[in-house]
Amino acid sequence: MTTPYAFSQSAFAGEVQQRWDHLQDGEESGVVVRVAGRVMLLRAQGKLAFATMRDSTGELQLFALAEVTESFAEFTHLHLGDWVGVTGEVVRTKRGELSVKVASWVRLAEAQHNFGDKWAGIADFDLRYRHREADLWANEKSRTTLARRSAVLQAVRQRCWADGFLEVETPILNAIPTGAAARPFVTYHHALDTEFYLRIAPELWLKRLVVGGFERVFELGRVFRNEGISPRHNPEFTMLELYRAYWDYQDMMAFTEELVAGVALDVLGTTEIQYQGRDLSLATPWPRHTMAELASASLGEEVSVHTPRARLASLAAERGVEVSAAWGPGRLLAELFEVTAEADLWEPAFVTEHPVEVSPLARRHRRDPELTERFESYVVGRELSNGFSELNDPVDQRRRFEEQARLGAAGDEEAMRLDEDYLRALEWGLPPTAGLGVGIDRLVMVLADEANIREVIAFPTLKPLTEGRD
RNA sequence: GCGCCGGUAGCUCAAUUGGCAGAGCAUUUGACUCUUAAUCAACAGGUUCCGGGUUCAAGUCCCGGCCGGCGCACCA
Repeated sequence: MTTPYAFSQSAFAGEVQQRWDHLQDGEESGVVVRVAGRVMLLRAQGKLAFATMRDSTGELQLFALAEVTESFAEFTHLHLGDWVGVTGEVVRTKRGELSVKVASWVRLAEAQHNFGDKWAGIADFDLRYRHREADLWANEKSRTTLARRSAVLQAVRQRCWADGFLEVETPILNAIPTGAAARPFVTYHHALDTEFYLRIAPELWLKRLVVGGFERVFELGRVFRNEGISPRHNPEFTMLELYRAYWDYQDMMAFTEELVAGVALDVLGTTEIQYQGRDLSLATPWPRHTMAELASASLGEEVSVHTPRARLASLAAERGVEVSAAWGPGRLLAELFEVTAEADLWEPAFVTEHPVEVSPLARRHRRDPELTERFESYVVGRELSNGFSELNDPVDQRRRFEEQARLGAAGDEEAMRLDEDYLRALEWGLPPTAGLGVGIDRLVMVLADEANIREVIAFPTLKPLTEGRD
């Protein structure tokens, strides 16, 4: 059976509901509309039939009568999930439901599968993630969450554009995976006979654009990290990276909290929300604490990057950290922070002044060369963003890369890779610049009240099925 | 990668100590002129995730595998 190639729709369900809200029970509007959508429910009753149709704006009842509706018998045999286009007058039934009284209709597409259960929806995670289309059809929460993701992306872009940032795109296929510490995915280009890596961060490319004179740039894009999957990690995820010449990390912290709180206002109309049943305020300003302060407070003992390495190592070991001989005091301090204080940062907060040892791209702190001018924001116990005054000294940058190379040689698979082209770019002159990275998926999780990152990704990474299930 | 839990009809879920594999919805058929989770009646629907094993008998117990959820590890 051939179905139509198009349907000229004159109104959406939501519009009809609003515009004819005033109709009294049993009243007819005299206005004919053409609406289209998916049949969600069907109640056939002899010579009458009622269907609930849904389009992207809402639901609307279709009211069919044997003496009025063309092909009435076929109408009563529509399947749940079928797409229909309907022409008819807007009326309100005697029992008070605003409806389109079906004069003519056409099936636009047939649903050959259905999930049947009208109130339980689809619960099986495997089915929901592998066939998100069925999940979206069946589950309203999935629709609102993914729509909210779109709203967040729009709000982030608009705020960046409004501040004069240029949206740019940088390579995903990279000869050298760098800009972060992570295992990359490897792929291969035939014509060039070269292995490429999917990017783990766009950071170095973006700073090269700043070197070129784009003083404000951002990229909103996918990055790929070949790491474990968890409720908070998907192998590909979306990151906002943003660079602003002439700013330092303090300026960027202020920008970050305003961005996140502003997006919450744009999307939800408030900064006062609930996450997983707990109150959460995103209102600015967010408190700032140095990493050493937080670790010291949790440990009940003053520690810093200047504490003797042996002391830091024993404190870490006491707390279950498997200390590597290659770690210096900076890495140990960062590990101590992670195992003690990190999970308690429910309300938004900035952690600042990370050790140089764990921050190979950040500029040294103006008051302590063992620290950097870096910050991370934490919300609901999770890292949400990361930023710093960018290291713009090519000599120091080379030293930092070389230190990373030593770690790599010692077996650290995630040590950052040296990029000669980037060092050369720094030699052209990077102005004082602050950078920011925001995990967009995690931001959406907070604003959509979702506990699992897969819920905020339309098609999360799953292991393919080899046989058996569809 | 490790541990715990789960996988039964298209969907959501039952199935006592091992004892004939079931319900609701969906599908199909019939009744019904104001339903809205419509109602009523009937028919049909199964590789109980896959492969072994124990047993007179396995959805249930044991071993291996697949997929998923959660926790841990990993994730600067």
